[in-house]
Amino acid sequence: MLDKTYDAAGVEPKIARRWDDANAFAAGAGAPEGADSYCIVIPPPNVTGSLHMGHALNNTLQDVMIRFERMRGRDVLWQPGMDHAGIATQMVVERQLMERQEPDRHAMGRDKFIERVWQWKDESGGMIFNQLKRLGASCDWSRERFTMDDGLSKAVTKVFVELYREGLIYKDKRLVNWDPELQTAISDLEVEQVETKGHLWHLRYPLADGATYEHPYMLDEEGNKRDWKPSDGEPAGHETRDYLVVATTRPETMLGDTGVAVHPDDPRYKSLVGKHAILPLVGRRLPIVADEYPDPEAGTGAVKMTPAHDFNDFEVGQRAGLAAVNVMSVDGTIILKENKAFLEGLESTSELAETVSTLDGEDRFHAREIIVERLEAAGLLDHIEAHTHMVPHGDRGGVPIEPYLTVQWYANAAELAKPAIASVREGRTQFVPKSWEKTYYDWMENIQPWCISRQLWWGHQIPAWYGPDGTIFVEHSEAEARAAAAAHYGKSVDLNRDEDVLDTWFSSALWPFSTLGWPQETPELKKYYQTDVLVTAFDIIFFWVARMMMMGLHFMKDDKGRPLEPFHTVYIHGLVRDKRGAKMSKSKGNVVDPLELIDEYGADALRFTLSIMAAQGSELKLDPGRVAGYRNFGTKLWNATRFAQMNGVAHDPDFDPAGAKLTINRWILTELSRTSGEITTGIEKYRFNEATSAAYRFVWNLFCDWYLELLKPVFTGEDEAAKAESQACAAYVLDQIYKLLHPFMPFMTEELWTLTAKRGQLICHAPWPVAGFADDAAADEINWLVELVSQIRSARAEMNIKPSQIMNLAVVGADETLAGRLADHRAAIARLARLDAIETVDGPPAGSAQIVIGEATYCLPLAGIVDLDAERARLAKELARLAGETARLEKKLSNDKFVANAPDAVVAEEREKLAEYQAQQARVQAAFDRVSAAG
RNA sequence: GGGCGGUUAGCUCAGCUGGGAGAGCAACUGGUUUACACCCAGUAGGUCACAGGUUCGAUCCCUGUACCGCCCACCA
Repeated sequence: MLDKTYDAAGVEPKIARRWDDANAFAAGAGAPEGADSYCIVIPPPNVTGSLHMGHALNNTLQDVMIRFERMRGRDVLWQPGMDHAGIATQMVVERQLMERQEPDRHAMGRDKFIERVWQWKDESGGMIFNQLKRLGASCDWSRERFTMDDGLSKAVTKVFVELYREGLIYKDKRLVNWDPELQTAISDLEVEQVETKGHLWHLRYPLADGATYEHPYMLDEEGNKRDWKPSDGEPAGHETRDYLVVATTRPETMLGDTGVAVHPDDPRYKSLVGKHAILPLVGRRLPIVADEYPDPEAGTGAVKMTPAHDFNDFEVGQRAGLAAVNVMSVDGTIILKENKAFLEGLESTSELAETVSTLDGEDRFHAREIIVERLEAAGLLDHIEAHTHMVPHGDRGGVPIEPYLTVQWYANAAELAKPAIASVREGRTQFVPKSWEKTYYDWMENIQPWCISRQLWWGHQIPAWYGPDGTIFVEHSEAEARAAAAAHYGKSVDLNRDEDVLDTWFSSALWPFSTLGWPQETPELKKYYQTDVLVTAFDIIFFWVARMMMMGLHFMKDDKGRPLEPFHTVYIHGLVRDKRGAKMSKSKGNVVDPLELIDEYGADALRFTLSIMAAQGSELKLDPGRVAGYRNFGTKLWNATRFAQMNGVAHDPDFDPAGAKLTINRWILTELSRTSGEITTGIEKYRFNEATSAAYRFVWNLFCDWYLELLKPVFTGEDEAAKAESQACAAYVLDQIYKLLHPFMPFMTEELWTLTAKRGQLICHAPWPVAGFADDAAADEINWLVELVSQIRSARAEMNIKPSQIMNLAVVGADETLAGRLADHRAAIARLARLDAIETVDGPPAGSAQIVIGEATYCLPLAGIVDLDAERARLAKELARLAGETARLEKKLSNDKFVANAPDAVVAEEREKLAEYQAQQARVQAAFDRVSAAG
């Protein structure tokens, strides 16, 4: 006999071990020979990561599909693995070194440091896999991959070399997003815009060579001058100025100014184009250039140009031929003293000397203060405006990034994106929900070159070697590079390998084929690529999904040699938020730890909750109370099984649903079939909430609430044949329930499957239920029964009749069919509605509560039990409801336009409804009249 | 600035192809009947954000407004 409640904490590890021992999730386990393949590659968690709610959702949904397809007989592989997470991992190990007061990585040296990271990985990395196992994730754990494995590293090298040779990877000197904290370049995607309260400093740049211009102004209501804009029309007046006012949010970059730009049509500055301004504190002559970029309506219309420290200025500088003067070093400090580009062409003055001596080596933010102070002292600070704007920050380092002029490696993303865009346009890969396709296109169609080099140590070192004269040799190995160099130079030379590593996402982009063995032509690669569905949250569509599309399409081909997408479907699920809708974050302290929920309620309860909440296109607001609710659902199923066992319900291999005779059995088999159809369709269509809800409804509201209750009189009755059939049928239905619930609640269902019979296989390999049983007549009959019992219960409650009060039922207007049904289900009705005698009569007994269902009126004699006023009130309420319904339908049907325009079927349906309501109304009215007469 | 999504019961949300709206939780009333109090039976609760439009008919389609959320973006 089962325990009264299910002990998740005890059962789950036991079941996990059983799966493990049976190697139940190995690729293709349980599948028949030649079965169609089904493959999902896991979004590789960071090696540093631990399971959070997003992982729990993401992997629950994948596991639902994987277990479902495995049971459907597909040859399934859920490919697990981890990402080396370059920056994150390097940071973790560096922090550890610091905490232990060991030498830092620079003191340690590159090789030793990398060795140290591997050591860390072996000792502490990959915690998350055990946590995924606790969640029940049925990955083929024997195939675990790591992006830094030898095999995957070979794939990375091959991809790099080939793309380089095709010209799709190249080196370029341009501005990158530089993280001064981590001292590496990062890609556009790793930049986060953070709203920051700052200032707009308006600076006066004196005009060179004694030039002046007439500056227009407007007057405000109090008669104060303010800046004129072209949209103001006629200016209020002009003043002669020998300086320009420019505005900046970053005064420290002014040291690198090499020009001032104005719009060519701006009337204020037309006369100044071609002249020069003088850069304060430095003394550089700044050409005033015309360019379309400045907006005459914004600020003063004149923009200082710092091509080495601003993306826009860089472009203007290129167009206008302005020099790019870098004034910062890699850590964000100002560098002037040894800075040739800066000093070149400058007149040596005491002002410049002071600038160099006070600012050289200063941190960029401190330099800002010094510069503002000095400008103010010099009378060149026009005014300061409070200004809130978006400041780009590095998403890992957390400090403002610096646009920085360096040489980096780039991938030609625009070219690689073309086929990736076409695949989605032409439907070969589909997003679910479809609305994400627009986001994908918007990004892909405006994609910028992808900066793939990182100035880190932990990662795939770029396979490029430099000869003495700087010639680049991109090869698969150092030996090949040497050979290539020897051929190039005609002798062997010393080579230096590029120090940089690749962006972590470069290797992740290869995940769907590198994990399957590529570049080797493994059987797994052949069988499982193209994979089926990729499951992820929207936040990594750009980082990962788009790049997998690019790389997959570039390197993988189908049998006919056509590019083959890494997956045919991308399912995008929502983010998990706290119950109030806020993003979970450590700093807010609202993080719900999935492992704590698993400890408290079990993995099945958590999975069921996440699945039932996973409606397409919506975010999940997780209230731990819901998890408790679905834990209760598990207990309910557990107890239903317990009840069944008490009543001799046992698996009968010979039970054939088609041969079932009892109406209740044929009814529950009909409902079961309908439900298994709903669950199947729900999972197929990625409507996990619908699949899960259908299971919940069937198990609790049909199977437990009605079927088991209806079986109680059968089990206690005398009809042995009926009993035997029902025992076998109930066992059969329970078996199907376990299977249907298995993708959502794998642990409990495996346990129940094992406990309830000797089985030839694990439930995770058992065949998925097929819908196919339908008996509408049985369904009608039990639906009538349910309606009758519910109505009697409702009437009794409204009349305040105690449950312990057993009543009689007299049925007026019963035809032969109804009389037969009443006889057949007498015991069940009596039990569920707390009745004793049930008889058909010609007229209603005096003083009854009367319930009208269909043709018949069901009377509960009330004499001496309750007052008739309550019954009158009850019937009056019912009459009012019916009157409302009939009035609505009459109005609708008397509308000629409705009758003329609506489809015939709809009109007929509405007529039928009206007739039914009218008949019902008449019967209830008669009942009401009788009570009134009696009272 | 551009884009996407949301607004339905006290709360969290479903509602797919237009034909007078559902669930879970919470609330309230009652309860020990062959499992289950992590339970059972019952009750109440809605101007489907607002304003127009299309339609015989709109929670659903269209337009606009308000509020909320998110993503992207170079405003100095």
